[in-house]
Amino acid sequence: MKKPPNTREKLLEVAFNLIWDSSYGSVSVDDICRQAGANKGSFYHFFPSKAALALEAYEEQWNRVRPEFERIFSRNLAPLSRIAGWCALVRRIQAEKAAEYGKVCGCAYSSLATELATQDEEIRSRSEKLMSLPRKYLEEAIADAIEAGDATVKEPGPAANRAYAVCLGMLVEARVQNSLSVLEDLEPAVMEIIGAKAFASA
Amino acid sequence: MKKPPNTREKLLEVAFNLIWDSSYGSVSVDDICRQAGANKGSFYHFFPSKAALALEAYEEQWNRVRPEFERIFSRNLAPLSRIAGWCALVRRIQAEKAAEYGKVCGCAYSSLATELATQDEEIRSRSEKLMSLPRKYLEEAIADAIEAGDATVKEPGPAANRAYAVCLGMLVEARVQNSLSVLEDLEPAVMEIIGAKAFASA
DNA sequence: CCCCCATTTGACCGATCGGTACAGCCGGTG
DNA sequence: CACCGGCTGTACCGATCGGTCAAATGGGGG
Repeated sequence: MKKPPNTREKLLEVAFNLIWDSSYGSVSVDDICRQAGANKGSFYHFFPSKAALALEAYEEQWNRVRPEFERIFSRNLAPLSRIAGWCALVRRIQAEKAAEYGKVCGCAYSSLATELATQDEEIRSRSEKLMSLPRKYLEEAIADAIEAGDATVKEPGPAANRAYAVCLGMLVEARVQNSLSVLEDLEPAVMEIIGAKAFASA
Repeated sequence: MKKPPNTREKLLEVAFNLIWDSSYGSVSVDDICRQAGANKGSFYHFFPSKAALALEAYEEQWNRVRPEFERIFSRNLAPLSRIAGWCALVRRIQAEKAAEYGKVCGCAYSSLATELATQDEEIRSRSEKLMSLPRKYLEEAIADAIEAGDATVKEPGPAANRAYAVCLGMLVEARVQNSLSVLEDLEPAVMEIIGAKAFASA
């Protein structure tokens, strides 16, 4: 066991949550240090810059969620169940975060990426990569659904893109409207996009 | 005729473009003044704060685009043509802005709204209102398409929401990927969402 | 002609920004 | 015990932030 996985990990976690709550630009290094109970000296001992911390925090966060994706998209499950599980996961994460922070926060990755895409090329490209990962799971599930005869759409790639885009868009609206109700239509919309047979009007 | 519609309007225009290019947080009042050829004193003579300027700039910009929406969504046009025209408008605006600034900038409104939604309640609610306006046009066109028998979807409201969400999501991806190619699937995706008959596989 | 008032000018403010310097602390190792 | 290197604590840096202010400007109306 590692005894001191403390300050560094705390900084990563606090940074991710603070930036998700508000925005990269409006969260200061001092804010992060204060809430993490760390000193600035420690901060810059572990991370070369605020941008580097943000990057690592977001990648670390993906590693923390990835197991849940693996479980939800397990090929043991029926393809349409995986997709429904993903929709439910998105809604659950939003509901939990909203309960914790008091406001609907939307997609952490797309918020950071949108804010910095035109200013910091490294953050842009790393964010692009991170945001492409969930789509892969989705595409696989859709391909399996097609093969199983559960979806009428022809090409899994474009269908996954559309389903992912509708999810991103709804998350933007959820944040802007500060309301979870937009997400009620997420699963029906996704199911309709892929031409799901059993779920179409569930 | 008003002779001096100069400084104030210039500030509004420059502010909108700079914030769209990068982000609210990373554009300073000095930046805006510099590029508008104005002094800080003039800035604060016309606007009480940076946030107030941003708000007014974004509403002013909508007023500038609104006539184009009126034309595109004119009820003289066939419903599906209106929707196709809207998709083309979105792509044209993105292409023009990308040509001008050198980077794909996505949706100005959703970027600003996402960045500030959890921090400034007035900007959040005004942005929510602004972002609801295009959806109204869309909904009307879809309703007309249903009535004309050109669309198989049942309810125009939810269909407009989905179409709008897919557009928002694709614009986020376009910005993050710094590529216009994502938007090639915008019209097909929208047409499929509303169950358009003539355009389904165009 | 002169006054008036909207506008302009540029210096200035305190706060805060991201980042640095460096002295100490502390547990492990010889 | 001495030393060492990872981590902490804190004072500090120049730059820049959003915002203020008072004096100058200048064109239109009496």
